[in-house]
Amino acid sequence: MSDTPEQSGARSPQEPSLDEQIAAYQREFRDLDPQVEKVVSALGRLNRRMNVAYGRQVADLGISNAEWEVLKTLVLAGAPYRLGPGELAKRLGLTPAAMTHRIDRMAGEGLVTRDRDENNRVRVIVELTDEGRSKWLEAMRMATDFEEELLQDLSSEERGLLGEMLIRLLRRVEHTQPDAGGRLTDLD
Amino acid sequence: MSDTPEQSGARSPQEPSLDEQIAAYQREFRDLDPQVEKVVSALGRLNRRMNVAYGRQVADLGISNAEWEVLKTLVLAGAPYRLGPGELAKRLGLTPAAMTHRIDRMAGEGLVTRDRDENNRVRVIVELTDEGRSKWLEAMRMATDFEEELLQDLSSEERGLLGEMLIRLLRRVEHTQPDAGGRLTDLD
DNA sequence: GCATCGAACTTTAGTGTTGAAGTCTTCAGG
DNA sequence: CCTGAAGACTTCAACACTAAAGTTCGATGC
Repeated sequence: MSDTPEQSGARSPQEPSLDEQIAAYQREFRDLDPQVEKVVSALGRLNRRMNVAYGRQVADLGISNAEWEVLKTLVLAGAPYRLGPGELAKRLGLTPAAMTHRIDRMAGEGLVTRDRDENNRVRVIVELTDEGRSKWLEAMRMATDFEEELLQDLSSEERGLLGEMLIRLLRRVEHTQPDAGGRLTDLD
Repeated sequence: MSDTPEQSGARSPQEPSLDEQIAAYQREFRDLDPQVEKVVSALGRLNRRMNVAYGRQVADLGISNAEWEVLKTLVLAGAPYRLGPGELAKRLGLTPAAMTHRIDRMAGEGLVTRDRDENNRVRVIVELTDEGRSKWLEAMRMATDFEEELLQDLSSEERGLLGEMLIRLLRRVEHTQPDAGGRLTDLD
């Protein structure tokens, strides 16, 4: 159980280890299934660390995590990499208002263009620029390298099994939490 | 491959399914390992959905997800459930400035108290109130119910295996991304 | 004991987000 | 045509967070 932060001498009491945290929860909350809690806590922590890692990597390209999400969404839409602000907002889990501002910024930085649809003047078309696409490509290369490194300790069988189990959980959460158009936080 | 969102008729083009998304990435980015991408994307999506679910549940108690994080951190510290703003900020991955404001709010709502340390007037002590503790307990009950439901499709062996694999990933990410006191986003 | 340094917290300015109200375009009737 | 309604985006006000500057108390050196 290594050392408890509070008693481990001079250095600042960091975030407790997973095992410490689960032990603490069990002290405070009797009917806790440690196995369940281990999975859930590890999931949460892993995700946070990964997001921090992604953020650092794309920062080296001069873009924010938020901007990278927009680039990803446009690329996923397929050539010619166009979507309206409303559709982008829906997929990113933002309000249209926030989307307007993000597009402002990104258009200013030359990552996307924003134009009115000639056939329907009320619509706006956001399109990826070549620079935006190449930023996406660089970010994608860094992300996949990182992901490969992250999974290096797992065999191919384990990776398959892990993916399959996660998808089962995903189906379950989508089943019990129908989403209702709720704001989602980030993107994959 | 079912339908591409843009052509799927009247209903709004929702977030693509995991398989659609991975197929789209493969079209745009040749050297992508679908197995790795499946794990990573499922992780990200699962986490988002779970955070939305947690947020909805604690909202029913009249507290925000952010406030729940503070309650959890104080309880984890153990009786008498006291921490300074700086320590709280560190554990929550916030700046001290943000912590000041959160404590303002939560003290106003009666979830915590804020007092100066009598022995060291420059320090502040944030302490959980009885109301704060009972809110935490209710939230904890809802959260563990939800987590149990989430994992219901997995056998005990599978849960153990999943937890073990996630912890291996966590170790790897902590090893390659030493954190450097960086801001982490949420809490488990 | 007085001055200085450092630690712990708060305040300020700037950015990004939400929710609600507002604007502009299109479409359907009358 | 002209009006009304609906849709798509933008603007506005309020809020939460970050980074940096400011404040206050305690400790250290002389």
